[in-house]
Amino acid sequence: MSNQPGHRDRKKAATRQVISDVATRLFVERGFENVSIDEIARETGVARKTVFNYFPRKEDLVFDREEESRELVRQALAARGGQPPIRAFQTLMRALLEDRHPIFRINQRPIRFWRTVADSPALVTHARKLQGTLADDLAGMLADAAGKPPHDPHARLAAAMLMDTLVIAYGEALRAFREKRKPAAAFADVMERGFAGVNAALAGTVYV
Amino acid sequence: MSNQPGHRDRKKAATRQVISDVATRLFVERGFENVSIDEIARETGVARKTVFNYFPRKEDLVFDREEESRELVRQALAARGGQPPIRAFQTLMRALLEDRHPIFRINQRPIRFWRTVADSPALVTHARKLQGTLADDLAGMLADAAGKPPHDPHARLAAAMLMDTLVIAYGEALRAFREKRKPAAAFADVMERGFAGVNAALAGTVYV
DNA sequence: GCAAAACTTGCACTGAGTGTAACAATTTTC
DNA sequence: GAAAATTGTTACACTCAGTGCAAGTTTTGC
Repeated sequence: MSNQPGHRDRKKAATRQVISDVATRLFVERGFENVSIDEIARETGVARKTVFNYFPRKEDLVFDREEESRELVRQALAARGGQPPIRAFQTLMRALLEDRHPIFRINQRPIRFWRTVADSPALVTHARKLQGTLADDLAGMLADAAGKPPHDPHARLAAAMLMDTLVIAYGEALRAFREKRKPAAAFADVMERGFAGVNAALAGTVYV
Repeated sequence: MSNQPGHRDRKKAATRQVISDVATRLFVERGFENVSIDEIARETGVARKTVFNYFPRKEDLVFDREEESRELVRQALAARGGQPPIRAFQTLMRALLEDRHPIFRINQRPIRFWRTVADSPALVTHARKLQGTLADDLAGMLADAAGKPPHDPHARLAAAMLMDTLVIAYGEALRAFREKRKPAAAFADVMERGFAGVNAALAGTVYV
């Protein structure tokens, strides 16, 4: 009655998914602040505490896929050959855009999602926090790849600028989509400017 | 029994200051999360609700001087003559550093302050949120000065990169101070790299 | 001095998040 | 295939941030 993942793990994954789905639906319908955890638990048919077991904070019900992007970057930096780390990162991002990777996918789904986020101060703040920790992680990876200490200010500067670039490029692509312009072109314009800026800022260092 | 500011306003300012001082002391002593609003109110000799009247969120007890920097930038952009906005901004920042303006002052005080912040997840998040809104404001001012719409992605990119630059430069200056290196030199190094990056990213636009 | 305006306070409430211990389901072991 | 050990779920009681409201005080303008 059980295979590799085990009956228990399948149930856990299912429960987690149901809670997340119910929560997302309610948030989109009525806004993040107007839905309580109690309500999500009731609607899911599960105890309040169980919701907290899976999602320690309310915001985690909305954002629970940071790890994906982190892993993508980690792998690209590991397999970069002799290339300087920032080059490798930029190559990866251009490839993801070129290949229409889901992470940069633009359609009605992310539009609705990000509108829900934008409508909630708490979620905007949390998105910024995530951007910050991603930038910190990226800085650590860049520094590590270059054999520098983890707090190296050049790595931090590069990482922060790269994250800004991607976030703003993505936001602009969403806007382009809404305004019936070409999202990929809008994305690429901001991205290439940002990358040029980072390369100029880091000129002469080991990073570029 | 009252002069220009009025008896009432002086009392208000005084109360506000006492609350803020008590809170800061307790936070530095025992950490942000280990001090409740109840305790601050009790120690200040004021009602819990009064604390919230002055400081709507707990975090506001720690950060309540964003407006200063915003005003500084606003004035510099208003009085920039024919200079492109980003140039004006960079000139202002170089001048503030050169003149040892309090906003960039480095000594034991800000060191202790930022260590307290760094020790509290909630405060780190809030600091990031403040950086984000400051970047948004700056983007708006830059766009406005250049006669562009407020959401112009180039303005947003420039503003975000400039804010990163200053935040990282300041952090590095604090670190330099702790390690007995020259803070101003450390600050200037990061700042000039960041500025060069922004100028390269925005090359050919009206902003630079 | 008096009335209006502004500030403080107490009180009752909502909702997020935590700790704990009892209970139920699953997995492991023999 | 049943007993034992592990792991997840639940109920319960609690802390603390933050809000809304109405009553009480203080300050101010006249």
